[in-house]
Amino acid sequence: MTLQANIPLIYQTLLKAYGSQGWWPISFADGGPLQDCDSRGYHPGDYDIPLDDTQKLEIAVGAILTQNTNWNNVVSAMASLASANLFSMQGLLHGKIEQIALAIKSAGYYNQKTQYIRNFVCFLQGFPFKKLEGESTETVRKMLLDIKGIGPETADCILLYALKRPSFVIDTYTRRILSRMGMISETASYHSIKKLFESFLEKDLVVFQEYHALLVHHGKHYYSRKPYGNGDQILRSQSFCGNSEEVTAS
DNA sequence: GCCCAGGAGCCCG
DNA sequence: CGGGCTCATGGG
Repeated sequence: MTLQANIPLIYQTLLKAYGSQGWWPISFADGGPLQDCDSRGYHPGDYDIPLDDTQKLEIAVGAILTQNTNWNNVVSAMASLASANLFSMQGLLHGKIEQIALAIKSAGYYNQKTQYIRNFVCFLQGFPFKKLEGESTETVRKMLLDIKGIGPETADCILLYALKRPSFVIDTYTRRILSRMGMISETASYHSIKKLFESFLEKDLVVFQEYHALLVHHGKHYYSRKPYGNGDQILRSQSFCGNSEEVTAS
């Protein structure tokens, strides 16, 4: 079994097991949750999200807040930003640093993240979403990576979910799942894993969004930092692992 | 108390 | 370029 065959096969298997996810969660933009979303803000089947700049901002801020952080902590941080009337371009641009930091405290690393968010909205002020839409994906990605506080994963989340560009997101669960299945080395670079997915999948926005969301969902269940339980009951039932060329660093 | 969570920057060899 | 350190809260 080759990587070329495994990458699409894992997607099909996870999609069949869990169904479409409907990421990125939206809960606060424009005053409240979406009409058709579940309690987590998921909106399966609705690929028109984000509808406006407010929702795009929520996605980007959420992507920064969730860096190495449980999503529940991010939700309460965003709720408190919203109730302090700070969850808007004006609020995030001109609100007092200490006030924003206090509001997002529950998300952890709150001093850094306050500055990261401020850096991002300062960038957005000079280069709003509408203007970004006129640039190529690679150009936008480079601009995002120049912002202090936005690394490869956060940049790809903003590209994939806020700007609707087919840029595959590699997160800790994706890395861990593929690594434990013997498909990549533990030290494989972000770029090499990203290229792995992007070269063996059709360049399709919905596929990229769903695949990433499915990997996170699956990872939360079977791939904690320390392996536990009976292991992966979904992917291990297939014959993915072994006998495939492994991707190493670079 | 310990471990974990949808990373990123910085410094050092 | 890679490895180790720092940043921090809330839930299990």
